[in-house]
Amino acid sequence: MKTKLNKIILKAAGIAHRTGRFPSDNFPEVLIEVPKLESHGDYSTSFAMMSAGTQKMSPRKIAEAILEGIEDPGDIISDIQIAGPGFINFYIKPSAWHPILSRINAEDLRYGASDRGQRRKVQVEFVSANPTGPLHVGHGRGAAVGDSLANILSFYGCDVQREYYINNSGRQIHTLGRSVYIRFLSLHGREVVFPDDCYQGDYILDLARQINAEKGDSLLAMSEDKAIQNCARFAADKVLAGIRSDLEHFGIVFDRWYSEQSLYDDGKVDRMIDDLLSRDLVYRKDGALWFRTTSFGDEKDRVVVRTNGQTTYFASDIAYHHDKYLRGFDRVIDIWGADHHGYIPRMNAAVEASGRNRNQFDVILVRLVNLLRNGKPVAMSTRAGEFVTLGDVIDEVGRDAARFIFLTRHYDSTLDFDLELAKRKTNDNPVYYVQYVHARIASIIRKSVEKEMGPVTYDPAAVSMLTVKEEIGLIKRMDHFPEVILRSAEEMTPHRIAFYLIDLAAAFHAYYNKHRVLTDDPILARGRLYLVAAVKKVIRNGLTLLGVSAPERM
RNA sequence: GCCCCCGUAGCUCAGUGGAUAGAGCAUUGGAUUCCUAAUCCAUGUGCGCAAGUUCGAUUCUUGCCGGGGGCACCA
Repeated sequence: MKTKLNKIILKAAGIAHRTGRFPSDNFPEVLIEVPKLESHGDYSTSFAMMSAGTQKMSPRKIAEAILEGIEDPGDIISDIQIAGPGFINFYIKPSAWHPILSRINAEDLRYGASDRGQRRKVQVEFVSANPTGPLHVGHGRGAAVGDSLANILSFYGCDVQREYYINNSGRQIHTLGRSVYIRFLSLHGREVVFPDDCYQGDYILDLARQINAEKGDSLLAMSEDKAIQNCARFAADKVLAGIRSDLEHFGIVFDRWYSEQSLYDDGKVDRMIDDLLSRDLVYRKDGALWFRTTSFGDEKDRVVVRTNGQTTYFASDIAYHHDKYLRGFDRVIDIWGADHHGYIPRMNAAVEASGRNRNQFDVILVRLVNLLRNGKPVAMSTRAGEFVTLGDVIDEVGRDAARFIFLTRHYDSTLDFDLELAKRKTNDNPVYYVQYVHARIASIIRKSVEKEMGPVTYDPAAVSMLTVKEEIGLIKRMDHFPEVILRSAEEMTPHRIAFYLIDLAAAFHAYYNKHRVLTDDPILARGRLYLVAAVKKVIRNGLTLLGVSAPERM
């Protein structure tokens, strides 16, 4: 609808210019919005006010000139008014809304999709938690955001890949091995003081028991170094398997699990360092090798190879991101916890150094999650090994509720996740509110089948009977859906969809309570059935993008 | 000290360079002989503070105040 108005306005402005009413043909972008007040029409534009500068005319005069040039071949406009400082308000005829319904019902699963992404290859990398312990709620938020964003971009027309980067090299993994090994030793009666810098959680003890059961004796016979190495590999594999299963539980499947270690094994890190050396992007100082990140805007240079000869995490990360582009992605999106924000400048530097453009790399920083129960913080300390895992949360509140809660907030603000609130099946928990729309309509459709009212198909006579304001309101909202998707994809804001769905759900529930769909008038009933069938599809499409199910019954 | 984010209703959060800033919860009172009451209808106080840019600022800029996070040859 907006597109149609857009054309009409531009054409009118063109006419005004040709007939000499406008001195300039330099027109601003036509911004059309839905006014907050119904009395301001269905759509409104500030075009006249924005043109005031270039036309050197008063906004109202401009608006009048536009009005004279308005042509409405589709016969969609019932009234146009100039209001306030120069707003042009459009009132749309009810009949103009009706074709949208057949479009929604026809496009069905694809309604809202577009080809704006131009099949661009985009990679979304998310979660990527170190395999040193189970996932917690914070990872869950990143998982929900990343997965949903991937869905949205794909719907937008991008060619999207989901990837999990496994930090399976380096000190933390060694610490994991050491932690398990020490617990293992204590199983064999060797009293060892458990160091503070080791992982304290109960799962470490479980891992020790498992490795003991599988290869206890051989492990005892090994040198400490070798044993720790064995423990590390064993534990990391197990922990990763757990992570994978938690994520699958959450409905998330990665296209690829990329191993950090493989970067070393394949020589990609070494090659990258050689390359940087040859381009004089790294230099030696104090026995270490430094990357000139300051040349790309970072506040200080960063170490890639330490004095002891070991590479830093940053080194493999440069190689990793370089590799992403080599694999053909022309855009890379990383989703990180907000505590990594200081890392962005150096990663930007790395991306630029590998010859890529700034706009080919985005980092989404997902803020902290506070886990609460009845408004009180749930005590959590990774150190002490006391924490509620993502798996626990999903088991307790359910996958749909958990996902929806993560996505009804902008990722840029901290999130209070209350376990008790999340379990409630009331309006405290909008996920059920939205899903209920889907179930209710499914039920209506079942009923219509029982009553043998015939299939839900397009019937111009029936659809033309949809004239009450709640019906037009629903269509109007659904007409808006594709635009919500565009914005959500372009701004990388999944939460827009969640809020859109809540709004559409509210409009539906209100309609449902006020008007009966399956009325005694068979024609009207058919029209309303066609309307709610469209609502059902839009709700489903939206929920699917969020990774939330759309149930037929509740 | 420096950097990033946040500050909107009693609470949890949306939103916007424009015409009277929204939703849920909480409060109070209502709605079902009929399509699922996990529903609906009614009920009011608010953009942290101060300057600047603008025809117009809650939105953009700067400063201040308050909250969170970050400033490793850790990952």
